[in-house]
Amino acid sequence: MAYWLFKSEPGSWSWDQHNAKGKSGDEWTGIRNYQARNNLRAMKKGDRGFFYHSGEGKEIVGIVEVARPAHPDPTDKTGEWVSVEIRPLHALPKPVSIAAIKAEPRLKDMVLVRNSRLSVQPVSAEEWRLVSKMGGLGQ
DNA sequence: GCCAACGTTGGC
DNA sequence: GCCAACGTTGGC
Repeated sequence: MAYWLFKSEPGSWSWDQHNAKGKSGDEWTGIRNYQARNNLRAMKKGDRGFFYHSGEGKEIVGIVEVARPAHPDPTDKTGEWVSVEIRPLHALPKPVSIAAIKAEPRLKDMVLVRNSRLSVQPVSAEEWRLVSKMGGLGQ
């Protein structure tokens, strides 16, 4: 299983809104960046992802699951871009802020630290484990 | 509000 | 194909 990180401005789309979708999940549309598209294409059903709030909050707030792999983005007329469907699994008991991530030397190579602008990021298994632990999820 | 980092655009 | 200019993102 692979791990990912989805970034969103809570002003445009927040974890609460996403969580309200429940098990039905939601289309993750509007990605118009090649690096992010490559990541979307690499996703498989059942992969897990962090849900990160940029701008306001600047913290990882929840866990999602890829419910449907990459397919043409319904909001794109050119057919060049793809979206995936993700569904919320649960919130983190303790949100993990970017400050906490930067303060952890073992997370210094996280894409979130290296390239915070990338909207869909890969997360290593080790990073996933550490951040989950910091977020209050026992393992 | 500032500014660094990054991606994209367009002239050559 | 190079690179300067520009717009956008996002942390601080």
